[in-house]
Amino acid sequence: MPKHVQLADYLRARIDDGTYPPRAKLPSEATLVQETGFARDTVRKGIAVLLDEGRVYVVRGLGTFVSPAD
Amino acid sequence: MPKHVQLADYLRARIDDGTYPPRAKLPSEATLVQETGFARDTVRKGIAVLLDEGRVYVVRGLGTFVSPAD
DNA sequence: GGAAATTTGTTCGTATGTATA
DNA sequence: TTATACATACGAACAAATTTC
Repeated sequence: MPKHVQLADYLRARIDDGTYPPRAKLPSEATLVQETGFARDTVRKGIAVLLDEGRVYVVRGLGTFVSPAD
Repeated sequence: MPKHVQLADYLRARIDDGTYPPRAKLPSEATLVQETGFARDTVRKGIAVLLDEGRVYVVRGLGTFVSPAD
């Protein structure tokens, strides 16, 4: 399975299990790059999956957050 | 060779030749951006190289300085 | 006390090139 | 050809620390 899908699955699971509750800030791209060892490109693709699903929203200069409705 | 490595090499050479003696302040990121034409991102990566080498230290709000031991 | 300017720190947005499967 | 993945590079917004007026 592609790395970005793996990351998306992992983050989705963390949202579902409450590690990242609604409106919580996800780790930054830089942090995820460091923690996963993936390239930023790959990390962003993973986040993009959750973005497409409406599970998270992104604020430039601030970070990525779990959607409130969640 | 990557630009940030080029910049790191250049600054290291200026430290070594005494242009920037120990404890001297290096040009600010903004100045280096202007002088080199590189993006801030690239300038910061160049400085990060010297930081990793312990050749400089950075004080937020003040600037980047040549390490005293140098 | 406060406001502004300077400077570094952090974060996301975008684009290009390269390599591999 | 396409998808995946990484590295480099530039841009933009936001944040925090420091100094100066």
